[in-house]
Amino acid sequence: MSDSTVPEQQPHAPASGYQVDTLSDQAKAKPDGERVQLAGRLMLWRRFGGVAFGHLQDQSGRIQIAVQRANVPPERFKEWTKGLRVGDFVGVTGEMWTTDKGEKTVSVRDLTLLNRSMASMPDKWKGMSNPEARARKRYLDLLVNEASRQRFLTRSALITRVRAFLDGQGFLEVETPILQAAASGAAARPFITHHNALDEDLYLRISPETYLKRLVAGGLDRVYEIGRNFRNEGIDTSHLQEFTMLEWYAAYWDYRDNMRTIRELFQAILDDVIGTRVIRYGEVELNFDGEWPELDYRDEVQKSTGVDLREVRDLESLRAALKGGPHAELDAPSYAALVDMLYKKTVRPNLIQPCFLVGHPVELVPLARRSDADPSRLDMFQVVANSWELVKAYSELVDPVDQRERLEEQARMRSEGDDETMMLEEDFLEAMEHGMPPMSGLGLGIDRFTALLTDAHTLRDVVLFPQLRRHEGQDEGQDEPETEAADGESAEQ
RNA sequence: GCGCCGGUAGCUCAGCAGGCCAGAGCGACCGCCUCUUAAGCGGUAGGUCGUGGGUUCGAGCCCCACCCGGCGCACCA
Repeated sequence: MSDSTVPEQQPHAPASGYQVDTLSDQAKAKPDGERVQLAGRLMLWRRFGGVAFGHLQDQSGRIQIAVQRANVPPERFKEWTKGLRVGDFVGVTGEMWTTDKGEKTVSVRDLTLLNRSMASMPDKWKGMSNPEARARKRYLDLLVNEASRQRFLTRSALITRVRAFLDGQGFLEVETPILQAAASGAAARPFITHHNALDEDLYLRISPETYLKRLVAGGLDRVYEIGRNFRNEGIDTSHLQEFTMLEWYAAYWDYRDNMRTIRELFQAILDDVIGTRVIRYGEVELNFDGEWPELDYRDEVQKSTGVDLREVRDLESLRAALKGGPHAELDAPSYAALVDMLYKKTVRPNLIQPCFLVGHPVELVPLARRSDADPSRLDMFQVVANSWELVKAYSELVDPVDQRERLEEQARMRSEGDDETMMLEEDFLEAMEHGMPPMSGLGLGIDRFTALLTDAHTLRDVVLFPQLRRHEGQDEGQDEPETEAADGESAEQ
């Protein structure tokens, strides 16, 4: 490090004065000769005898910089050209200049090394492609893989747009507990943890649903939450154990209001964030424009299996109906689970273009309202595209008597071996007994939606730090939780 | 959980008929070059070939176990 050509690091160099987030957008628009001051990361460095070219990168993109012998103090030239390496953070002051090759470039007059990079960057041409490395070292992936960087910028823009849309419709953003006494609001296996101070086992939420409904019961007529849910299930390209869900509830709305609203929201995001309503996803084009087709759940199951769920209403009959048919191998511990399996095996794989799926059997969702016209079905819909369930929504059940019966049925199914049932929450039922307005709620999987819009084929690519198995010797969990809980770590907020 | 594929230098990869097989490109380091766009040229360093066993005169290569990952299946949004 005693090499005299290495510029001294200047840790106290003023951080202000440099424009950040403006490299590609603004600097390149300035006329030649105009003074600019920029900070960023050196991502490429080509030295010649009397000139050096490099790329300076910040959040907004890249711009070329050049250090020319004729334009800098003679005693600095060697230091500024030989002393830098790819990965260094530099601040530069210079003038806009257009090279012979026509590229807008900052001709450097002054340069400050803001911090050094000690480890080398990934291959400048091939980048970093190993999926494990990209996830574990996301900071490198973001620096060298433009597609990845764009995906996360899109994700943020999408969420910002969601908030603007809902805020504009009188919704209130709220936060509800992640640690819950009963895992409810969806059918999934929960993560279990332990609360030391209360000495109680708690569940990480699988859904915020019943808490958001309590808020509507409390007079907050339109609420939404964007947050993490946790489901202790398998990993694959469309499932993560920790995933982000948008969920909203609106008093005096029914599921039809939500069908209209979600389509408007999707189209607003496509217009404002993506710029087109017809997106390419792998080999297919997904068309979100105009009205979306409406498919009836029981019609679709009948078409693909021959079983009419309007007639076949209990587990034994359904098993009997399947016997001898092409789907005889399918079985599940409850009627609802078996119906769901039929749909997922035989119907959903064919739902590629965006559509509304409506008319689900009443047994499927214990928190949804029965249809007045046909009590065997729910006032419910899903939005499916690319065979992914993006949205689930329904008119909410607000009748405490019906609700209690349906949750007790869930408990019975659980005792008979269906471990993906909803737990009974006495507190929630009590809230309903005090009275809830008619309402409709909706859930949207943000990760999946982002993946579709950014042509990502696994959810891991739209989550900054997806969960991976710990490497040997890496960040071992702390022992002695009692000590930690006991001392003053609990921040007084 | 099961099946298939993979793990070799910081990154991207080659080497697999077991014996000149420890290699390339980029990056890093040293030198030359005033218009590069994966710049060019010359030189240097860098790897217990995922881990542990086994077979063999000899293992990156074959066998076994394990670890980590990818894809598919199963379960779930």
